[in-house]
Amino acid sequence: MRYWLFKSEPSTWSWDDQMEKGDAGEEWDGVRNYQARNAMREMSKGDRGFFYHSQKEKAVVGIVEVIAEAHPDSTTDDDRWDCVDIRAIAPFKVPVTLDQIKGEPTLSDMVLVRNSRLSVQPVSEDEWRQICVMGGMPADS
DNA sequence: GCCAACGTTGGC
DNA sequence: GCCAACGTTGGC
Repeated sequence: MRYWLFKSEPSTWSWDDQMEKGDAGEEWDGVRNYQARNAMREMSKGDRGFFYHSQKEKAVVGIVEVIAEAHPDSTTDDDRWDCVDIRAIAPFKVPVTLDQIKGEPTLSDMVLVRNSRLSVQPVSEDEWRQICVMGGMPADS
């Protein structure tokens, strides 16, 4: 299993919106960036991801699961763009802020820190476990 | 609201 | 194929 991070502006698509979709989940559509798309093409069903709120909040707020592998993005006819489907698994007990992440030397190589503009990105297993714990969740969430 | 960083586009 | 111009993202 691999780990990922999905970034969204809460005003466009929030964790609450994602939770409302329940187990049926929702397409992670609208991505128009090759690096982010390539990350989604590498995902397997069952992979886990962090749900991150950008802009005002700047925090990891929950855990999602990939429930459908890359397929054409239904919001465009342009066949360059694919997306996966994800469902919410559990909210963090406490959100883990970007400031906290930047304050941890062991997390300084995270893509979130290194390339803040990339909206879909890989997370290493070590990073995953550490941030889960910081969010009040089991390390093997 | 500003601006740095970065990705994309299009002219040459 | 290079690179200048432009647009967008997201942290501050």
